[in-house]
Amino acid sequence: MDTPWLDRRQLRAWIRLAAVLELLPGVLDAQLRRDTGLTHFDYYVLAMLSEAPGRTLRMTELARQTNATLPRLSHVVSRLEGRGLVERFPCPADRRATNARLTGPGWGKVQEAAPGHVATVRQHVVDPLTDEQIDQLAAIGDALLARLDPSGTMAATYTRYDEG
Amino acid sequence: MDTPWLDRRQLRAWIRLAAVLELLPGVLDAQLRRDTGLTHFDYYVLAMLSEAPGRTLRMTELARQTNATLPRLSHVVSRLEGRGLVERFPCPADRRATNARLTGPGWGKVQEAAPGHVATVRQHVVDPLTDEQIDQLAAIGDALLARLDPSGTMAATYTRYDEG
DNA sequence: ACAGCACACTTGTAGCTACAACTATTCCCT
DNA sequence: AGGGAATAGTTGTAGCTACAAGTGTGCTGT
Repeated sequence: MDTPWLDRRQLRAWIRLAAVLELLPGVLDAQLRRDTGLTHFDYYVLAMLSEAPGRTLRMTELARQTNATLPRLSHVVSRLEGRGLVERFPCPADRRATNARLTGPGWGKVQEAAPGHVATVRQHVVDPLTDEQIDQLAAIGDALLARLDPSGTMAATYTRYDEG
Repeated sequence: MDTPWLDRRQLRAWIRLAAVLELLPGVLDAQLRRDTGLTHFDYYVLAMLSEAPGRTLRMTELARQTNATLPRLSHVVSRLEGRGLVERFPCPADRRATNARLTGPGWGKVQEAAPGHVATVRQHVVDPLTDEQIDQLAAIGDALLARLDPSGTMAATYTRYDEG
């Protein structure tokens, strides 16, 4: 427990990252909630389902890809189910498991929400950075996730676009 | 509303950032809560006060520096006050305003919490990155905050360590 | 001087997340 | 086989945040 304090450069980087951590989620959430009535996390759940084969995933797998705990996902899916955007049914292969499937209206909702969300991401993340910085950010993210996600839980998601 | 989708490189960077956004706050929060009973945001509030002249700041200024809305800060300070870590008193200069001051026990709490928090930040952010990446991260953060925080609300905080 | 507006908070409430049980299957090992 | 552990998921509850009002104070203009 004998860790040295951060030096000036490290502190500079950390304080900025902390500020981004504090501000960016609110911006993303606010746009989606205002324009579509979805949370950023709701959107991610629907988006992951929309890209899955059969627009269906087991809860555990969905939790992995969205990096949620299972209880959190369960609550969120319950709400989405109540709104008719997702449906749950028992997995035939493993009777412990539950599958979540995107409904027609759910698919429509994703299509409807995507452009505005992408525009927000562009505006606040992509556009302010140079091409070089985009690549630097990807590399930095990689390095951080190696610590944050050592078991590679989200790896299936964030390595999908490696080396085109 | 006619925004193009993200290309592969942009998507790569964004997905990683989104994952960091999802995972890092939880890690920081968990360590502080477990070891000190403070939220990451609680800690930031106390830390900002501890660095202020007289360990005192007006609520509005404190909200600025921690990037919180005033209602959020008000609730948090109420709880911290209930735990004896902070005290509130009316600002003599402007009777609309309220000052928040770090108490003795509050100061002790920050001192106690800081090493573990710094160790966590080191472990999950600073150590995984090269010196070069630290500087890149600072620059990227700068660029993003220009959009996220155009009024420079947090600027007082995150530019404090510019050009040593 | 005083009406109207802006500012600095506080309070109330709804909604989301984390944590801790709890149930129901499946796997493993002897 | 059959008992114990691990896995998959749900539910309940406490705590934090956002949003919307509501209160009191200062400022501005005529």
